[in-house]
Amino acid sequence: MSDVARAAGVSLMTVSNVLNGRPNVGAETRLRVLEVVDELGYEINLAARRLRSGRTGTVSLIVPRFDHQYYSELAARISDVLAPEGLHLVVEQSGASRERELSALSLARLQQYDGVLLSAVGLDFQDLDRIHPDVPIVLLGEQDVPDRYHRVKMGNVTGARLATEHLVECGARRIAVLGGRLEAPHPEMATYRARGWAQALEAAGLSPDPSLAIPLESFSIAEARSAIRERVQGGLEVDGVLGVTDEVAIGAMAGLRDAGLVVPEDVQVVGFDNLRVSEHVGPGLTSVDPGHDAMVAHALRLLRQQMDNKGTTPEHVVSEVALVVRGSTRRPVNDRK
Amino acid sequence: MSDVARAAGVSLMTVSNVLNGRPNVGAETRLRVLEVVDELGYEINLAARRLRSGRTGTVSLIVPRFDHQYYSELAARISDVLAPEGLHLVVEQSGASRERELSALSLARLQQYDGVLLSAVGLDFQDLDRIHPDVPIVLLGEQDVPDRYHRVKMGNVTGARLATEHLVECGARRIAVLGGRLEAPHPEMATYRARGWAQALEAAGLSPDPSLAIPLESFSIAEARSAIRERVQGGLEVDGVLGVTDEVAIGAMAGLRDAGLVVPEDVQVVGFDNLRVSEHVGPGLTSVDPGHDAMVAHALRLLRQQMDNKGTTPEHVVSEVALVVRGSTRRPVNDRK
DNA sequence: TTGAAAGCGCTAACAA
DNA sequence: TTGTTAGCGCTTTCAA
Repeated sequence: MSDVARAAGVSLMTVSNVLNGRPNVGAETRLRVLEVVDELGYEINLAARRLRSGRTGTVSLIVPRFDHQYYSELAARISDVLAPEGLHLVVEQSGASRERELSALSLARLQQYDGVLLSAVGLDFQDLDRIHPDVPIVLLGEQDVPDRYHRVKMGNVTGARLATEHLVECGARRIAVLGGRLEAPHPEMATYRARGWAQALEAAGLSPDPSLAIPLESFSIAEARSAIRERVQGGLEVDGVLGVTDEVAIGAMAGLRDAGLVVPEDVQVVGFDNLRVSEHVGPGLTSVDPGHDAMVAHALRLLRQQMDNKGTTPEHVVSEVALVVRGSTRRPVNDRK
Repeated sequence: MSDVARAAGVSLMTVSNVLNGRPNVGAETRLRVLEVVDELGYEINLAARRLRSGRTGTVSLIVPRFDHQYYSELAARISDVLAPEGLHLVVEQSGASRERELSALSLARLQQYDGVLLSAVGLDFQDLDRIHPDVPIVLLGEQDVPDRYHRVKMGNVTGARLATEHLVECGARRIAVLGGRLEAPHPEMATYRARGWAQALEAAGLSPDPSLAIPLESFSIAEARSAIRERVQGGLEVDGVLGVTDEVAIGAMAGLRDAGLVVPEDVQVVGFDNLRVSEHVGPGLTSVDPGHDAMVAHALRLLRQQMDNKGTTPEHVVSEVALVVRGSTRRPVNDRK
């Protein structure tokens, strides 16, 4: 920068003012500086700027895994919204293990950004309660969090209830919740969605059969596929499957096919997330749409509030869900006259 | 840091030495410092460290889109390899437009990292030739690049040839290349893969019909689906489809189904990338596996070479591809006696 | 509208 | 083994 200042015959401050688009620079001076910048191929040192000013122009999104589609679609959506505002998004992977998560979340890391969107499944209430980041932060996701955090979550119970009600209406009676978990030390996605499943069954007068709540470890397509195949081949009777995510539901469709069952004739399937691919697999996957765009808008509004003035009261926002009906479920029984 | 030093009764340097795990610190002193660090909740300022030392402990992967599955799987793979080495991966999206790409690639941005893996589709030879980053950088991808860059690419032509040969062996005669492009200003993924398609057809004595090379803009599932549906419904005769990516092939399978055709009985389909989902869609997608792990290993080796000693001669590595046969293609005709 | 001085928090180099 | 000094490249503050 001092090279530029010298070559342009101005002071460091003038160069800085030009590069930051500040108003108090003469038009002629500005041009001369820009010319020299170009000529010398000068690029600003962001580390120095950050050290001095604190600003970085960068927001971070921290997700458990890059290769879970829900997160990569989320990242793309957020990036597309931030880019026009001049903010840059970087995505980090926390690895879903508490250890890697805590390291990714060291305050040192977080402090590098103007704001952080944190979708951390491995951290529980106490972890989050212990840390006091002074970076604007919004939590995305389903775990229980201390009140002082801003947070956006899906309508998990409602969505799972909607999905299960739909299966019941379409004639399913033995409905499994693949990836669902009836009990867990901390409430999480898998328990909330299992709760919605149980609520819908009870409301329909069908008592939830615990053997139909099939827990998963990784929620991967492959795991879901073999899990449902093994249960069905082991004699489990099923005429409906609620996958706790769309990836799980896609695995379920494959596993049911493996077992010689046809979707939706023998077994109906519903997912949760409404991924972009879901429209295009098999007969089309009926899925709970979590209101992606609204969630992103909420999250960024909450983040911006904190970035602009530190004193906002924390909000907990729950997104509105909606069922998207496709070919993996049949028509409601009432419609079939 | 000076607070810590004062509270522990040592100098700044000793604190720095402890935090960096440098050897020249007495065991007792180290313990005392760590205690105070814990007590005060001190966290190092990475911006300052970066400014002073240049090191960041962070590698960046720049991809066109977060939500193209190939890239998210790539990111996860790279992150999983880097994490045990104590390096952190951040992923940035360049947006596939030249403008956003150039901004994501401003040297200022790149300089923030110890190394950069760049998968940039919008930049051409001349863009890359103009910039002279002094950060270690490895290019991933299919575009033509100046010799001075290290680069890892897929065996595009070979892979597409393998895939097309397989379709021919399995009895297909009217084979479309969906997303393929016979001519383009700069060679790119879509042209290389179309070239492999054409080579295989010619070798089999089938001359490539230009109307069977169906270009796409975004290579999205939805676009691929409607493109193939419209062609087929418009009278295009096809008994095999090579999707230039697995996402395109998944779209193709959906579009063929829309048009009333059955895979693989009426039309056989092959993809390229061997995504994790591809095993689980429809009858299972036959696909070209680009050797993901080997590519990652090559790329990180080349990056590390540059990070360790600046004077390595640039390498251009081409990964070995292999065909993974699944249900979307039939058995080779010769096997069917 | 422009410039000079100070310092952000850390680490390299050297000294004790 | 520990400490001192200087300065990374920028921006804030204040003065001209």
